[in-house]
Amino acid sequence: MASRPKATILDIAREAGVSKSTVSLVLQGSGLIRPETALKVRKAIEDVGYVYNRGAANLRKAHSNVIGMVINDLTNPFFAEMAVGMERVFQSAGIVPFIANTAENPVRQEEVLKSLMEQGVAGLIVSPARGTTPGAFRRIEMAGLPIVFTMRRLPESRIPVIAPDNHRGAWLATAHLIGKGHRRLAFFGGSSDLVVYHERLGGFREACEGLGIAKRDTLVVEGETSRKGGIACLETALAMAEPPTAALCFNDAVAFGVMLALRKRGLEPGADFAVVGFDDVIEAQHYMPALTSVAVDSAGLGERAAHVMLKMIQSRTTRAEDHIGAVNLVVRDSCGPDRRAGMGDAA
Amino acid sequence: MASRPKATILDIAREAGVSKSTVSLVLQGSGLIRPETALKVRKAIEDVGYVYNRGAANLRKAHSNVIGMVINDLTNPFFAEMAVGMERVFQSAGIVPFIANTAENPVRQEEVLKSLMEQGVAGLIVSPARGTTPGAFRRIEMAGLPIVFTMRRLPESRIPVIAPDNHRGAWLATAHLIGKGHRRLAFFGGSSDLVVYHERLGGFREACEGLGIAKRDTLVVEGETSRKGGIACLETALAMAEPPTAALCFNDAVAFGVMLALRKRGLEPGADFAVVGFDDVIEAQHYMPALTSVAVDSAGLGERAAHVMLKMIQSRTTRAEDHIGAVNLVVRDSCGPDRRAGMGDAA
DNA sequence: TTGATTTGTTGGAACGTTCCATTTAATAGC
DNA sequence: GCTATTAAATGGAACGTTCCAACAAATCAA
Repeated sequence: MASRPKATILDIAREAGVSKSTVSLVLQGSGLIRPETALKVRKAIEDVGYVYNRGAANLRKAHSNVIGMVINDLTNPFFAEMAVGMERVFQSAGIVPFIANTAENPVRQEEVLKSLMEQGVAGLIVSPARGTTPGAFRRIEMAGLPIVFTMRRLPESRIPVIAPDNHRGAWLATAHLIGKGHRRLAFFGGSSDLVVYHERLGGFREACEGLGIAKRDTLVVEGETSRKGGIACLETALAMAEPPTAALCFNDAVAFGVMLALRKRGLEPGADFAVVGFDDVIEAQHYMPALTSVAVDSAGLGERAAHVMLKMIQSRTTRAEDHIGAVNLVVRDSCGPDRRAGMGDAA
Repeated sequence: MASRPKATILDIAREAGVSKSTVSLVLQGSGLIRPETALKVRKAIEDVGYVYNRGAANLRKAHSNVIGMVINDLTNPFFAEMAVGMERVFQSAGIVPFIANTAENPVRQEEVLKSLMEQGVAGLIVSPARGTTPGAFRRIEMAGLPIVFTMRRLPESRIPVIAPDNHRGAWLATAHLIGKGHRRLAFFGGSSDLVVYHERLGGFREACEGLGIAKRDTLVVEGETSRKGGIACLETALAMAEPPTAALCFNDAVAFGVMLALRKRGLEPGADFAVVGFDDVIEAQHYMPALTSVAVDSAGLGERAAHVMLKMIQSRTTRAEDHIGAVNLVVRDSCGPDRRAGMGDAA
């Protein structure tokens, strides 16, 4: 029960009959040590049940092999996919990502960032929580710690961002709806304190304008970026005098909510009301009807972010280029049968 | 660009005109320091952009405020929910959970555990990867580090487990199917190298036996615990001479796959073939048809695990009681309309 | 043989904290 | 004015590692 005092490098040295320096060298896989000596040491390590103290080590060499990954909503499968993409590239670089969830809470985020920094991470990949204040990352920048944002950017920040082409994605989706003959369009979900929101809404607006939809035939309903939010948005929209017949949703979760609410009202998603999602999470293709959505290649973005981070660490810089990932509209069944059958506007 | 050398406690001491010990005391929120002095120190900390070095601190006091959470599949929303539950309780205890994903890969798991230990975590909550060898946690036990398993247990291990009542859950679900009049039943997905698998399969078997289903009218198909696995299971089953008419699936992902495959064959889940899932992830209620599933209260299990861990850390023990969480069958539409309408066997 | 080089190994200082024992300053009791 | 007590601040050793400079033993060149 009472765990005896932890073994240190000195205990191993004694056990193996060498000096602590030799043990240290073995631990680092130095080629300077005679193979038989190394073997002896490794055996001692095994026997004693030694565990390396990275904290102590970092005290001297000051660069760790862990990077922090701060995510605003672990529950959204989209982020889980992205995390998996990152892990792939980090693993092969011998660095270990620790994930922390902020649950969209800036205070929690502050704590988590602090903790990660204290732990001595080599870098930070962050998808900032909603309502993050502009100054929230000042400390980190001051410390010269490499940091990149994914998915979301902060209003006026010089921190590099890896994100999909939100504007274009929204434009494509909106054009698709208009091409289907819809004339009264809505944009559902999200809130204006997110830069992404403005990007997506911007694409929506531009498509409407460019393709001849009057501003007054256009409805924007802010809301939570969840199923619940989607349900609320639809209720609001259908309560209008001249309700829209189609909606571009801030993300897939909102779209699922909208479809759910439609069903509950006896309306058939696709036939009675067209809906497009954003992100194209795996579930999208499995829903009934399958959801037309803007695919953003989450795993790819994750990999990209990881690569950028690796570069920054290597070149010990804190700057990097933004990276805007290609998007593409995946047409499925949630916008009704294609009236212009065969024209196929999927990319 | 070139970040100047990190500030230490001594830099702050100089800046504030006090000794390093005083700074240390302030950092720990000791009441021994005169408020004005503390203020001066705190100001210096802010000015200099100091970041606390927890590694150095742990060198002396040897108990950190981080615990590691090792999860076998972050992509499964079930685990994300559980993680969220844990975070809730840890947050209020001032301890920070770092999550690491093993992607069901024992080698990866080994690395991740090693890394976490080296980092000096105070404890470990693990959902072991499939194929974990019995000895995988020996090192950790030797080190006297508190560890608890969630969801999965290892064959002969004395490590405490927090998990749902798999046997009973499977029994309930199977009884439900039999009650619906099904006489040829299948158990889909999962693999026999998992203890959970045997627990759930055991519940299935016991219900069949107890409720008069002959063993030869029973089909067991192992498979991946994913949508893909579910699809494969159904294909296999329908290729049999006398295929089953209902299936209990290892988890919801498998069930979703089965429903998908049914559709693809022109069969209607619920009407033509009954399916029950396990875990009751949020998606279950949103599918068409909504999936009947065994609810396990993932967030609750997460909270429970976190509490147990907290206790273990406080009482510096490495033992704890297992905890088997209550389950309950949530009846929805994936098993067809209830022929005995009104009897309602949902809990 | 001597000195130079190579191959393995080693002691000691340093890293940034905590904590104990101690000192200094302020206050109280008489 | 003196000691006793309390409050506030401090110096130094310790924690477990790395890394440099140094050393010992073996090999080589002459």
